Amino acid sequence: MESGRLFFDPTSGCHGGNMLFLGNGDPVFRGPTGSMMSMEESSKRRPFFSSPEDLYDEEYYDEQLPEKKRRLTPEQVHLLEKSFEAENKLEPDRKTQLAKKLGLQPRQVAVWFQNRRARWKTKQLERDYDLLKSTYDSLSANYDSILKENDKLKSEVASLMEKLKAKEEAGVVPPPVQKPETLPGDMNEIMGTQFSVKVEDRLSTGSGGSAVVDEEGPQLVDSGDSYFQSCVQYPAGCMAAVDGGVQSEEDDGSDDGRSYFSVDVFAAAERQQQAEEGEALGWWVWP
DNA sequence: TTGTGTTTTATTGCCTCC
DNA sequence: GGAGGCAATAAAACACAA
Repeated sequence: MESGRLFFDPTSGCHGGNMLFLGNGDPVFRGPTGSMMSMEESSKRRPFFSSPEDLYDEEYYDEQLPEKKRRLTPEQVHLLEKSFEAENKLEPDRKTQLAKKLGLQPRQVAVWFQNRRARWKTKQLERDYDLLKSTYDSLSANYDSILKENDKLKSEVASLMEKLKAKEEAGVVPPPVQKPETLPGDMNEIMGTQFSVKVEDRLSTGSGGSAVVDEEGPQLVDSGDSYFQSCVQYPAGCMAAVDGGVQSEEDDGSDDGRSYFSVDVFAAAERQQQAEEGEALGWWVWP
């Protein structure tokens, strides 16, 4: 097999590949990727810089160096980029016009747009990935802080329950559940300050879906009822309050920069946490 | 200079749409 | 069935460190 010269494909505007001759003398065309095609298949192909008559011109073979893949000039690229910015798809008319303007084959313009779209898509995927990752990181950090806060609250609750139990055993507090105003002074202090502070804290910190008590939910501060009691009596209400609190934040339409995903993520996590908590402490789990 | 990684240009094959 | 788009890929051109 003899090696030949490189060809230009007028149907594609591309060049590259070699004219080869088989042992029996049959000419074949080998594309840049090494794939073979018959002369019939490549009948539409012509040399890059020459007319079809030059195909078998020995002088041509000697004089012409193998055609190299050429990069577009910065001016050509600039114009193509501008055109791509305007519209990333190429209608036949625009392709022809651009090709004329740039001194390129229409097929080259089409290929450039094709590759440009592929590059854009890759970049877009990278951007999407970055966005998702930062959103995930933010959600993850929020979730961690909520867990910590939950642990802290659980230990506070446990501590208070122990105090309450001690008082009951000492006969200071008549069991079972009492209205806050009937509690002894220190219990009023504990319940009235710590819990109201807690509620305010949670409502003001803006810690995502961590607002345990909704404004419309049962609250010690406003109603005078124990939040514990309300939860014991109306556990579903407490849960609704939780959901309401989360929902209200979602509904207000405010974008605090971390609500790319539905806050249901938080709500679900919180419900899970509460279920576990309820089991652990033996209250507010509805039979 | 050379090896290596990245970018750009181009091809191939498959798919969809008209 | 032809045109055009896309994914996968090849290969030349380029960049850059050792």
